[in-house]
Amino acid sequence: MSISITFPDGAVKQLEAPVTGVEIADGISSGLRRNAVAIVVNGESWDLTREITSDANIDIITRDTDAGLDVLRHDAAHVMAEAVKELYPETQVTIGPSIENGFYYDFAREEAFTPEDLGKIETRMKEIVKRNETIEREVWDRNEAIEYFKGIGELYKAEIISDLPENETITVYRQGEFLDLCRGPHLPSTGVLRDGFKLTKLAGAYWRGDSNNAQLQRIYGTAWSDKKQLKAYLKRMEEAEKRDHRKLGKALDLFHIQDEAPGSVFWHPKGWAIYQTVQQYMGAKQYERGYQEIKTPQVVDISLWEKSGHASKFGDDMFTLSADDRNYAIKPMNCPCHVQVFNQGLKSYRDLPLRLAEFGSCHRNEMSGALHGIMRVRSFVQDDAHIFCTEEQIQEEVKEFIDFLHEVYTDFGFDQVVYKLSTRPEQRVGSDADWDRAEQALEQALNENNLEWELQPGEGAFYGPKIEFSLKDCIGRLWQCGTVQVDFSMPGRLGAEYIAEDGSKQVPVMLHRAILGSLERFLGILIEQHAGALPAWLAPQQVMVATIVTDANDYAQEVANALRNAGMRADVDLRNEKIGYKVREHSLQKIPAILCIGKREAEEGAVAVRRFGSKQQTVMKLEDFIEQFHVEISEKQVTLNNIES
RNA sequence: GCCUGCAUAGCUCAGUAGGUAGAGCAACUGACUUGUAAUCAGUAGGUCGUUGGUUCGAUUCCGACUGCAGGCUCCA
Repeated sequence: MSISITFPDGAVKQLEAPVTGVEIADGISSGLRRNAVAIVVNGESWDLTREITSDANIDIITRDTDAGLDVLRHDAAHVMAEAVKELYPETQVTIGPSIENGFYYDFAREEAFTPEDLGKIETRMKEIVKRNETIEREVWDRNEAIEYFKGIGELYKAEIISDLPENETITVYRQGEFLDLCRGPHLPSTGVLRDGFKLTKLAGAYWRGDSNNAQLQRIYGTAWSDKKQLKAYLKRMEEAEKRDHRKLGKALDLFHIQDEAPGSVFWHPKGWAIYQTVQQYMGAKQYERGYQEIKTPQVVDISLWEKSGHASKFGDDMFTLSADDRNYAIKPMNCPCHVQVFNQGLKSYRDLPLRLAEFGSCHRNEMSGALHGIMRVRSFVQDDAHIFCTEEQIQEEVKEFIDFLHEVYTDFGFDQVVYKLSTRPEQRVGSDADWDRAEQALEQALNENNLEWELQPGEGAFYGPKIEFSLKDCIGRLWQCGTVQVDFSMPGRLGAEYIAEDGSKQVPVMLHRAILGSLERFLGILIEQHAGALPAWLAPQQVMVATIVTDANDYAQEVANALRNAGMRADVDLRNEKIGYKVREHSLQKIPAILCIGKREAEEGAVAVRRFGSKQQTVMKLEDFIEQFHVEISEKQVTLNNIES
């Protein structure tokens, strides 16, 4: 019987049924056959070897596409599981998906895998690839599958099958002696995986992501279409790790963290200079946008946290202390304090929206395992603000806020932001009608700003929905920085009210919002984004004046003074060292501009300018440099092309 | 908090199959007055994270603790 196969370009071919993806690919070119890993049949991903028996729209997936890599990575996970079962038969397999850049598989085994085991497993994986075992798809009866996996001691697999919806087709993939429950698609044989993979790390992971469950051993790997791609990836990671804010923080003498204060930062002069520049910038921007800055107490009686609901929900993560028979908590957040400020005096609807901002120092006793450099700490400062408004004002305020956030991120050189909308969780306060309106307001604000966003159902806070704005660190991990959250709960709990137009008392809506999130985290990301070479406006040392001979000392000092009088952060290096030595040192410190001063410059009132990232120097009048550099600073010019990563 | 790993000089790291440790850079001293990514010579610097145990002897082996790293969970 002949069937019509429609290709992505619309071309139609009549083929004898049944026909497989392999045969179709082969019919087009041998190259396509070599690079094919799966086939999309009527929108569904299929194995290349699965028989197509009726008319179909098809699209062949090749190994170098995202979809193709996904298949390869998923297969790599299966090959790893096969290798582990061969080497350590007592191990139970659970799940093994493909992920960004690679794959993992979670195993249950009494004995812990060692880093040396990874090498053994990888070697065995290569053998399995070499064996080129055929991978076959089999459709099983549900109960038969459960019994089979129970029978071979794979209790986790049996549990997965039991939990699958009744109508789901149970497919099992067989490669050599190894069988695994899987939806597919998979490669025709293990040989197609080739050698572009590597096992990277061992980790613990809870069964089904629940910390009450057993902890499994997860092995991570990375997989690519070929060895060359793999090497390129490993090289990229190696380069990226050089920008790690913890390394740069030490190398550039910005901050340190020590045992006695885990999760708290000791800021050094240069790091603090950046910190203050950022904070002052934010303060000025907030003022422009109608925020009023306040400051609230650090240590507050526990009763306020009980009223706000934080003590019962987050009590374990709060630092508490007692004095004079009273119990206090070091504030873990600023919101309840801001409500106290709102509550002073009688508020009118005419006062709304009221925007109260604070660079609020907060302390949270985060779990030790959660700490990470200066990105996740126990002591941090939020660029926090709370907007007290009416429900009708929510959408406009949120829209306005998103615009504000973009302006700030652009100034700092960030153009890639990940947006997530988190909606109502199971446990929540407020009526469904309230939630409907709030979620809609956030969604519309996102859409009106033409943003691509991701929905996180059930991830909202108990008091209201929120939008999260995340930035990426140097190795691609996402860190939430900005946020805007609607709160139906706290104003009421803490007695916030305003007099409405009709004279009645009303409870305002409260929007929690932050753009940087925490100054600490934001600086960490900022350092990584620029690989430590901050744009001139943010650089802790903007200009270094370096002398070539001691005869030029007086003039060099004059130059430095002139720069400082022009509001620039300038230092002078009069040390008795060769200019090459000084240039090297200050270049390693990534100072944006080095001004070299020798006899010639001193005589001519000039400076020899060497910009970071350039090997050339330009001699110009001091006034000209000051004018030019001033423009660069005031315009917050970002020169990402200067990064040597 | 959980799993795995790590902790040696200011920094980056080597080392000891158990006999109290070494390099480069930095620091200090001296010489060199220098033209754009390391001038030369010398000096000094460590209870080998803390704490128990095994041992004649522990930085090395074992345990506990603390911290860090990568994950997991959490993130008001």
